[in-house]
Amino acid sequence: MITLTEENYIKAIYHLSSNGEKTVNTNAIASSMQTKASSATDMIKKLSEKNYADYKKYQGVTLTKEGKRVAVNIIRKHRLWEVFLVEKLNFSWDEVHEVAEHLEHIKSDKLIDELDAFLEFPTHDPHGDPIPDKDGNFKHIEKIVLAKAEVGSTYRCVGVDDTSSSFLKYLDSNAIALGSIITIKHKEPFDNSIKIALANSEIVVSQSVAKNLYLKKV
Amino acid sequence: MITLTEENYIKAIYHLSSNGEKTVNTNAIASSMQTKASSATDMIKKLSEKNYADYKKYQGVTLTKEGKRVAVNIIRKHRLWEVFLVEKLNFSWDEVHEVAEHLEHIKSDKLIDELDAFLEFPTHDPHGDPIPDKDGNFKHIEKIVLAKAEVGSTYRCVGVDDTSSSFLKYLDSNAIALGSIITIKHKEPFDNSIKIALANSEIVVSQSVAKNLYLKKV
DNA sequence: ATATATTTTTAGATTAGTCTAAAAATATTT
DNA sequence: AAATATTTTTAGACTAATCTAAAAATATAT
Repeated sequence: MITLTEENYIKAIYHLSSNGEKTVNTNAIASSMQTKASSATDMIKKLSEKNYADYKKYQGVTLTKEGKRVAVNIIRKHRLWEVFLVEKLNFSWDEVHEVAEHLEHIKSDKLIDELDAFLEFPTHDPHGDPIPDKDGNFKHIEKIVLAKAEVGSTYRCVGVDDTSSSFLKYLDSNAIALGSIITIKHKEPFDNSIKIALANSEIVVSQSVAKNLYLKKV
Repeated sequence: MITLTEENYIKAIYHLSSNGEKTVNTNAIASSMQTKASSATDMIKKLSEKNYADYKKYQGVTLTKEGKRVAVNIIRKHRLWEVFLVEKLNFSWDEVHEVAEHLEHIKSDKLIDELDAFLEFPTHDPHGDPIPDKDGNFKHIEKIVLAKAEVGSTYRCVGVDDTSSSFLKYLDSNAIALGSIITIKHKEPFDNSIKIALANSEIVVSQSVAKNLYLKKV
């Protein structure tokens, strides 16, 4: 039987390695799990014994095929629950994550398959991330921060890093919402501010905004 | 913070004491939690320290006001999820319990209030049990076993004890389903069999059937 | 390439929940 | 009312997941 904590470590390792297929190091796992390196080492050993991960001392970790299967299945559940919360229970895009973190661990194939059907087999969650199908297949589209976007390209706004209410209000007052389409007009090297075009306006955002807004190429 | 295990013990104590307000003894809790008396004792002490229960050594346990509030809130969540599973996700009445046992522990007031609204504020779960409102108010209607029903009275079928497929098939083939209305015609002292009237038939059921079918007075 | 800094692992302790075995309290029987 | 049986509690140990502090390995800087 797989424990809740094991599932969360597997998910963390998956997310840390999904930008590139390279091995994940102990400190990265510890900080992602908000725990200490020694605890991470212990769990890595356990995951390795249970064949969810491949691990050699001091050399970092990768997930096995089975580890990846577990991770993708949790992501599928997480994203389906997010769709449910936003579409059926009036949650906003910044409220869903915490609850979905718990719902994703409920173990019932019937539950998740029926939920999938009830939601009419959605392909993307409210943040624009793709939902894996029953067999774990899905396309991973890279999410980038506005600060790293290319001048001339067009993106869809898919999330924020800083979820403080002052930041969310700033976005509101500038008509930036989840799903907004943004074109990068100019990057100012002097202060790293960026001029962007929205549906009905052009605005300049500061570096601190640019570092907290996630985009996906369209 | 209250743990998952504490919640489950509180729920068990609540259910054991809800038939009468008397104190609950250690062995009953242990067997209900499928654990040993010594483990139950440890947890009872902990619940008592945390003011969820009143307890004096060797004298049994009762829940405090706060303990009851916790119990009723879990029951509210459990029953709302059961409605969701049956009405929206095509679960049958005998499949819901296990999944609801997990869903009931998800902690989010918004989640449960929105779920309540989404289901249009149901007053009863799929087994006919009342759903407590946000303030914990609900009427407890006694559930009895067919074997103890009174001749001449009319009941609604609300559940089974034995959930083996052979028993469920027997019920099916005799047109007894969740919600069926049953009138007790005669009790045979010789073999404890019972003659009952259904919507379109009268049948005689054996003692073993009578011990496994739950009814509520209508 | 040697010294220094960083990362990772080990060793030993801690907490929640459980267990077994034995002791203590209560209940039942004769 | 004494003897016996049952229930409950205590004592001490175990596992999973965590921690601190120190040791070992690897990486970086001079």
